Amino acid sequence: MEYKEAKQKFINSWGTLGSSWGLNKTMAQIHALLMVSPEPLNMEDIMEELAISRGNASMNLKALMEWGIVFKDFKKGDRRDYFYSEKDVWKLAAQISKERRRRELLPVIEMLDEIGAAELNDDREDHSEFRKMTKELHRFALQADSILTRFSKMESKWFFGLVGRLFK
Amino acid sequence: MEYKEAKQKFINSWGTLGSSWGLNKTMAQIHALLMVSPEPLNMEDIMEELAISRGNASMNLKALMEWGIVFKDFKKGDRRDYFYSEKDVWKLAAQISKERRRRELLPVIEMLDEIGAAELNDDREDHSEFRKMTKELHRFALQADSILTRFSKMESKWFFGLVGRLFK
DNA sequence: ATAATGTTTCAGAAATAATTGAAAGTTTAA
DNA sequence: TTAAACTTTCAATTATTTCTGAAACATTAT
Repeated sequence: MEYKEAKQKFINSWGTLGSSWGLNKTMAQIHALLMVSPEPLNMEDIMEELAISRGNASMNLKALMEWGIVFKDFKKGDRRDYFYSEKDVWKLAAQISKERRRRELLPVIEMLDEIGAAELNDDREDHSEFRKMTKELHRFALQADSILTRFSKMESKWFFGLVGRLFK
Repeated sequence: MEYKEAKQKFINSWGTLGSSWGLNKTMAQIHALLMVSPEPLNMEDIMEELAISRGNASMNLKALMEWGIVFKDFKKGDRRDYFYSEKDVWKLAAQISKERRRRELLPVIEMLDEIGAAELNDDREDHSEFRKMTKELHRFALQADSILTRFSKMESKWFFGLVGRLFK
């Protein structure tokens, strides 16, 4: 397998996989490209390499920056923005957890809070089942929240080292 | 907030959230409905409660069973299938991890294996950067795989009890 | 100030994904 | 065996998401 082929494969697979991680295809492809690029790239480079439009590139770079996993920088004597990715895999994972917690977990917790505040007549079987399930989910969500929060704040190598050892 | 209102809210939110978890909206709604239902439901019940078509209900129930989080059962004197959900939140989480590992993580590992087998000329800066990143991702993916595998096999309450204590 | 260069926005087009509904397929009881 | 009850499939439709490209906007060097 040639370098170009391998790189293409990597970018495509990462793009496909991205959807499981809350990113869209282009977003994940840009990210893949930046991860394996030794130098920051400008928007022109990215558009060309991935054969995408300016608008698409711009929107997705913005989104990646909002996720906190891509940053921009400048080169002296060059007006263009140069983009680069977080390359520390553990930091990447921590940052992604942090964002997903905010976007996905917090809304569930909020919803379960509201539902928990509702007053139901627990004599009815369906009411008490509902109450029971939503309470358990609430507890679970809070537990997950606590773990994710600590993970995203922590020195991530330590975390995985520790968990790794526990599970050996 | 009334029971019906709360239930509706729960089902809708779960449906919206489902997309972050690899399920589609209807799949997640059916799952939500079954989770809070004290008795197993037949397809007719589900179609009516969620106002969806027979085909949709059938396809998504099938998918939920493939995920291993919904099961079917029979009642004597009734030819219809009755569906019910896994209600132990920890088991649910373990089962979902297991499936996502299979569907999402294993393909990445396979891809990185293939790429790792490629012979590149490491003198070129871009080649060595590529090699370095993909190697790190590979290590990371294997580590995650190991953790998920153990988690999905294990007595999940123990796992979260442990991790919970670690993070206190 | 202005021309060159760079970036963002957004309405419409294209691509994907989800849903319906009717037909085909199964199973069961009598 | 057959007809009633139930389930699944799948082509066509509908809905949702993503992408393009051109126009608007912004910045910098001269």
